[in-house]
Amino acid sequence: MPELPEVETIVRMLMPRVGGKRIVTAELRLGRLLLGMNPQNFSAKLAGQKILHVRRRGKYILVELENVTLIVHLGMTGQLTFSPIAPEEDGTFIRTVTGLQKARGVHPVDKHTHFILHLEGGERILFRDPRTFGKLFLVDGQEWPKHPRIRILGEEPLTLRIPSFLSKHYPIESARSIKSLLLDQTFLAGVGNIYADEALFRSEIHPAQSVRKIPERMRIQLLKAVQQVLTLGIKNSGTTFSDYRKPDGTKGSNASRLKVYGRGGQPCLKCGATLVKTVVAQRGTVFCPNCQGRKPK
DNA sequence: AATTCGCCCTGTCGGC
DNA sequence: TGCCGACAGGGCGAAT
Repeated sequence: MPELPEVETIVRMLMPRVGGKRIVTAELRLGRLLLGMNPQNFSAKLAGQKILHVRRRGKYILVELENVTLIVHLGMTGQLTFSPIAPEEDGTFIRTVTGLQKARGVHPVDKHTHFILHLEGGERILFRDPRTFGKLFLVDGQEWPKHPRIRILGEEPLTLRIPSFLSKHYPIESARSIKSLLLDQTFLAGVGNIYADEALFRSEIHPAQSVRKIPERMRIQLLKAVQQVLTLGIKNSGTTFSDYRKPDGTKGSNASRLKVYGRGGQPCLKCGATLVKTVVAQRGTVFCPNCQGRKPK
């Protein structure tokens, strides 16, 4: 599922490729992905607009245009990819300088391709999302920080200053689980299930541990661990488990670096104990019962 | 007021 | 082989 590192990777690859280019037409093929306006108005507002910047806020992709900002959330299975230029595409194969090659990971327009930005020069940006949990919406001008979905977001984990963040934002009295707090986008924006489990493992905190029972020293360790796992994820251009792809259609390489996510029943890489798969905060959760003891030290 | 629950959705997988 | 239920889960609105 696309979390901060995956979205950051997409934004970093998208910007140099499409920045400065103009949208010719916007083709919305599945209207229910669009929030807050009808598809006709949506396409009309996008047509003719030049792409000024592509940014990230939490797990949202912000495409800043001349008069509006297009906001994309990839949900569970969303992909944002460059498409081969139309005449060179024949579905399964793409034409390259060396001839026809199988289009590995690059999907042609198919039944899961719900939104297409046609750019000047024939290039396209394809939004593909099999489970359709993704969302599209538009905000006037540069007003995107005021949109309700964006306004409620908490701090960016990679730029926060840990001591002041902890003193100002940590809900020190709360009895909720630490994992549910990490997943709470109004606390930290961009952490999802994969990186929450990884950060908890790295800081040796049980995912069900109550927020109020974690001493300050451990809270600092946890936030540092969050930053470390996110940074590593970006360095490896994201975690591909099933659907996530970079804009060029290739997979991120971070999955092989994960210590716990997806490894339930396998040995802990620190101590050899069998990793436990359970449910915490309504999410599948993997942790080491030995390394991540419930009692804070 | 804080937290949890149910729902949206479809591809994949295990069991029979 | 094929059917069917379980599962994956981000985020929102309803329920507790």
